[in-house]
Amino acid sequence: MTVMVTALNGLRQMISSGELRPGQRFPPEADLCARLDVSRSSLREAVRVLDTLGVIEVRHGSGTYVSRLDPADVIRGFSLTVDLLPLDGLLQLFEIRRVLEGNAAAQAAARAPEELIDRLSALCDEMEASDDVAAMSALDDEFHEAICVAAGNPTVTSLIGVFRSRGRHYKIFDSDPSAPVKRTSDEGHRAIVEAIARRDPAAATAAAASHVARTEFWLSTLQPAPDN
Amino acid sequence: MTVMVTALNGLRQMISSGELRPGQRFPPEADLCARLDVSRSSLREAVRVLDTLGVIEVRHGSGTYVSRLDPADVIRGFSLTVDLLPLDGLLQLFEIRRVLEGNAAAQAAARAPEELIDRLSALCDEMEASDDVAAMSALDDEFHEAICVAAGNPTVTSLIGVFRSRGRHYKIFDSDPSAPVKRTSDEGHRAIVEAIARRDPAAATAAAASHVARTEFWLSTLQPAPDN
DNA sequence: GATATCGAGTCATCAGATGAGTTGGCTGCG
DNA sequence: CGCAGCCAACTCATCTGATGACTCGATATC
Repeated sequence: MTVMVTALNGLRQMISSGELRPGQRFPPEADLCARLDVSRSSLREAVRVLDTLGVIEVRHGSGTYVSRLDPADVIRGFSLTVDLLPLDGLLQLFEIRRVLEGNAAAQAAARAPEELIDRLSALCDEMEASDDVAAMSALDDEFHEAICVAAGNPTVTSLIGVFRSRGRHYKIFDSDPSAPVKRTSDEGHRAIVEAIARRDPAAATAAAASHVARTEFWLSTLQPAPDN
Repeated sequence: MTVMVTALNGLRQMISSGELRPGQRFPPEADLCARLDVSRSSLREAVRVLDTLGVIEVRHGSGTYVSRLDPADVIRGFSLTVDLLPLDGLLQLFEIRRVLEGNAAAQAAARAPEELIDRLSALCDEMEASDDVAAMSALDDEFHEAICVAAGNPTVTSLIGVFRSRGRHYKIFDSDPSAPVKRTSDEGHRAIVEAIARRDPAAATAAAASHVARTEFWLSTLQPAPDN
């Protein structure tokens, strides 16, 4: 086991053991080095890992703190790696999205306030009227995000967000806005809204899952590499 | 933006841009430092982050390589942070488990070979006969893992595994093996197996989701801190 | 009492040195 | 020629020391 892993586990245990609660400050680097018996370089590497992942928070000039450990925040850190998955691996994530977004749509159907339904409907109008790829993509995000938020579990919203964001790097809408892809996508969104408006969770689940499945299919027909 | 983040993004872009494909080797540290215009310390911090997360692989004496970028592997890295979530945050993850394990059970009901059903049934027998907490926990893991594997999506299996592992640190079975918790758990497992054996996906989903929900409830009544 | 300044404490970053593992080629023997 | 063993170059691992930058509370000043 490398020295850095020793340091990493040491830091993690200080949190998991309850020695340091969310928001509390770690001892200074020098003290930690002595305690864990590692050099500053190794300690800092471990600290960076946990900092990058959102588990701890390093404040320059002030100290190192345990983060709030909010699940939604921690999960957001996953995108650091998920964003690097190649297309073929990405497709395996779609089963998760299908199930999770289906569930979120059902919750939204049960809980969404009337204002949200109006908002979703308005977003559909905008998407249908739009022919700018970037704008449509942004609206699409907002649409799905709103449904997740209405579902009421920020952690689930965060996880779906991570998986959705990876897909954004691929452009499934080609330049022709009249393409069947866009039309089908618009219809999918409309079906989800209608199910939610009818307060029909089962229908909302089916509509959302089906929508994700179609996206999955389009992506699977796309072999060109991503851009960034 | 810190220098380390510069390095991190530089490395990530080398992968996401397709410059380096899975399995390929990065230039030596010195070259990377020059290219990204960062010091060796900062570069190494960035490398460690990606290495710890399973995106790249550092082989002492040989070089640094892009990993296979298998989604299941990458997702396994999530446990590094998920294992640190406090109990209250952990409960938010149960909605995900409920939905995902319900789906996996449905898939298993549709696809599981006869041998697996026998195996699940045997595991139930063992669990019911066992009164050792540690052994029961291991059997429980094996039971749920087997269902996920049968469902056929390693990525989903990996994700469920990450979320399940976090729960393992809490002991919901108290020392009394005749406690209602154990009996209810045993019945839950049996119900899942029976639904899978009947090739009834909907029933399997309900049984699995209900089983997870019960675990969630038990955990929610448990406020004492974890041990490790 | 409000504000400006200062200094101790802390992290950020770099450079250099030494140690350790891997790999491929070279050598010499059979 | 084939192979085993050795060796040197290359690469990462880790530590140390130095300097810079930021934060924040204490102190001095008005």
